[in-house]
Amino acid sequence: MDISEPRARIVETADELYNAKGIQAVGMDELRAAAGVSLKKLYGEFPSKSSIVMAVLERRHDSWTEGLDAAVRQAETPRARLLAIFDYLAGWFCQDSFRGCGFINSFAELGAISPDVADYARKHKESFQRYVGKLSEEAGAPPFLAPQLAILAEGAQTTAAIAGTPDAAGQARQAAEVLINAALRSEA
Amino acid sequence: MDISEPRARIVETADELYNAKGIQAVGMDELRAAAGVSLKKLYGEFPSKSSIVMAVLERRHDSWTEGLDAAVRQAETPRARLLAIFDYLAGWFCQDSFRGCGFINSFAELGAISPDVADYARKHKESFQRYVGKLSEEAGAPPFLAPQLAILAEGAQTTAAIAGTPDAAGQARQAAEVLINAALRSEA
DNA sequence: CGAAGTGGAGAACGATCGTTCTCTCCCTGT
DNA sequence: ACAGGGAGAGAACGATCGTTCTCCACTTCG
Repeated sequence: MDISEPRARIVETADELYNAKGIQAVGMDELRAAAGVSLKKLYGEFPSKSSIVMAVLERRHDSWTEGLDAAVRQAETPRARLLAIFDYLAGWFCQDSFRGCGFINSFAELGAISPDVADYARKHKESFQRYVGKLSEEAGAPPFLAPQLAILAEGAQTTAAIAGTPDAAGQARQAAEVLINAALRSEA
Repeated sequence: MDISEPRARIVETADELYNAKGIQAVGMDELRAAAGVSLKKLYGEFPSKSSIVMAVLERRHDSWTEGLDAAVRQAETPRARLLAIFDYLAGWFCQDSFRGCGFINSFAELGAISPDVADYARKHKESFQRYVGKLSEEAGAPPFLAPQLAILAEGAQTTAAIAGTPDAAGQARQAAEVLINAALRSEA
């Protein structure tokens, strides 16, 4: 992703603006000015605003997936890898730009009127659940653990966003430890 | 709340429309038509759209709080009262009109550009956390349990909304049982 | 019966949105 | 040096938004 390329710069700028102010609150002209391109170039790269929204969602999915996987890979045991999910959340919540999960937000804003956005949000969350499922399986946990941890992660995101504090990450992590211990014990 | 009163009918209609399509996607004229009222009466009852939004948030808070408390009161033991939260969620998720927590949605849509909406969403979530805290205390659980259960409830709401299935309620309930058991054991 | 006022229907207004068009400037090739 | 074309700036367009205004029908009271 070369930021000097107009297309990538547009998507990155749109991602930041949409995250900071909401998708519907950012007009094409504001995006044009922030990305430093002409309207003609904007509409040369993307046929419509909704196509930019979809490109932003793809970028968010890739960036989230890569960031999470990088954090998880640093942990050495299967159990630590499950908990690393919540350490990743903690780091994310502490960023000034954190304003909640972009997929939850875009689903809330556009899911009811844009099937594309709703589908992509659903796919993203399913992908996360599969990822947790894989980690959970590698830890030898029964299949009910993964949805529980995924729900914890979702709840931590919305709680941290609305409360404006990163506390929920640590609380979710502690809950995850309890759930993991119980699941592994039930398996043994 | 007398539905024959125009003011109450406006707020109820706005609640339904905003829930179904998002706040920004519903114009004043659509609301006027759905509520069966004239534009003059609409602006006689409310000075602006944002005041209607705040009235809808208050209505949602009251209705959520009352519904939850009614479900909780039916349970007889402190432990069952904590779990009743998730039974209430299950019933909610199964409604056709369920499209996620209205406060999470309105925060995602308007929180960044409307401090009033953001504040109200925060207050609502704080109120829920205090409520869980009170139930948790009555069950004799240590103070760390309440935030964990609140996070589970939040995560169940967003998961059920995006996935479009009510499964998350049962999964969160099972997780809650584990967390409650562990918390009560640690207290003993 | 007539005048005054209330309320509904919907036109109108200004702002803003997404999108397209126009105009101009500058770079390039010969 | 000059013709041609691509790109940038931003005006323009149609739609829609929140909000206000106009007009008319109907009621009500002297």
